[in-house]
Amino acid sequence: MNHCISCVFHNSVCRNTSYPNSTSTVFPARTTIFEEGTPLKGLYCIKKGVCKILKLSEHGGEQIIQFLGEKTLLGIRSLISEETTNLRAVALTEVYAQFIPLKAVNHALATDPEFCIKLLKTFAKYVKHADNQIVALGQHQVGERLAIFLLELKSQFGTNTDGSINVYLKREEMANFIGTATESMIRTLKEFERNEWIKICRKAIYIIDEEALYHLAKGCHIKLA
Amino acid sequence: MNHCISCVFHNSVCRNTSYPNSTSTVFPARTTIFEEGTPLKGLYCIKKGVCKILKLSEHGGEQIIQFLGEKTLLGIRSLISEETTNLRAVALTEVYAQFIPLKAVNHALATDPEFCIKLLKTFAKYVKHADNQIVALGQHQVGERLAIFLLELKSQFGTNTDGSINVYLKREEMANFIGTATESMIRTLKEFERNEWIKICRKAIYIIDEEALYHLAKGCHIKLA
DNA sequence: AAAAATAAATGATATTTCTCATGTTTTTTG
DNA sequence: CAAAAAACATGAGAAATATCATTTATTTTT
Repeated sequence: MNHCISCVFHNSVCRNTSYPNSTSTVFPARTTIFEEGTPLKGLYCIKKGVCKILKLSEHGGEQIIQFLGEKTLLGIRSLISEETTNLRAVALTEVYAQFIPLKAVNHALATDPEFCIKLLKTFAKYVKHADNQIVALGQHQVGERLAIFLLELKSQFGTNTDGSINVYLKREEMANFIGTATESMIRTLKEFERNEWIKICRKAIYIIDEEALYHLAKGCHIKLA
Repeated sequence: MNHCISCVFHNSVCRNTSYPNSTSTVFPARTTIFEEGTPLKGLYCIKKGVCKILKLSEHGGEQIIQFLGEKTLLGIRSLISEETTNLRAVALTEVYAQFIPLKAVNHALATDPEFCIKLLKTFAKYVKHADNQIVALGQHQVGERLAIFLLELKSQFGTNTDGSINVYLKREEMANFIGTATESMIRTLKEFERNEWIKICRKAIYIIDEEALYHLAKGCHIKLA
């Protein structure tokens, strides 16, 4: 039997159940983990890898809601609501996940207040993030949103030994997160590079002037040259 | 002692605590309930009235995150995260609220799994809503966002006997919710009226052609004349 | 290593949305 | 009720962003 070693809810979930159907799964890079409208039989705890959570719009565009790395849960919103998924999950890298069956989740919910509170805190944290994203999309322009995004990305995934952000996303994916066209995203990114706020080298992005990005992210009317 | 009669969490919270400091409060219309960055000592359960939850951007604009009516909780996100508020709450009408002290909330959290699960479901529902709002702001243009908004407003607050939406918002507030300028909001609203999708009469808004709004909300390339 | 496919970049133009100025209507106040 | 204030409305022009066409660079495949 596989244990949920790296899971953030390790103590809560794993302590109280025997996990009869818990399985370890691997999703190859660029494959879909679940579609919108899928009834889930449990949730995934990501052990390794990165995936994107997105919604397709009828115009063909995709809005990325979140990038998820290790020690995060996938599918918990749908399970709690007892609904099918409302978002699509796609692996960006090879993703190693632990599947935790609904039964185990429900058992933990019903018997372990500590687990419930942890889940509540996880939700509350995400709600704050989502609210900030709404403010960014509703009030700030592309440059400001990109600045916030780059800082968040660094904070979420950290940096490699050379200082580059430890995740690779396509320009299109970055654009789909900050809610703009790929071309606009590229132009703004280049502008940041010209300003020497960031450095781009192949797939790597380096944040050079964090201060400047913070300043722009705060909406302080920095005029991009 | 005041009881939390209309509170959605009546059974959970009220059953298990004696509410030593529970108080009934009234906020006059257009007054602030709490500012961003306020440490809360409990949460409010709205009994009657409508308020807006918003964030001020550094440019001076305000992004409205939610409109809350009766039987909703105010401040729960901050309490769960054990943080100060990250949003401002303002009463739009006279608001009657029950204040539930932190102690009572924590007691319910620690002892009543049913309460926890109800809260989790509340959060999950909001997360879905917030994700949809992110998609709307990131992928759809003003007309589509307004269509979605009007339908949601009707669904949330219902209609009066004459069929008008049972809440009055200023054009500016609608604009601040859908993330656009007041003037753009007004023009789009007028366009809807010209199309005979809605009717506006003084403060009242009537949805006449729900189908058309749904169609536009779905992003089906309806060209506004 | 060459070919093919994918991703990134760039320029020109179209479209959307914002901003500012101003006018009108509605509501509130004295 | 009249005056003042607030909300609503509209036009013209500016700015931001999207779109489309095309080119260049990078990665993958054969």
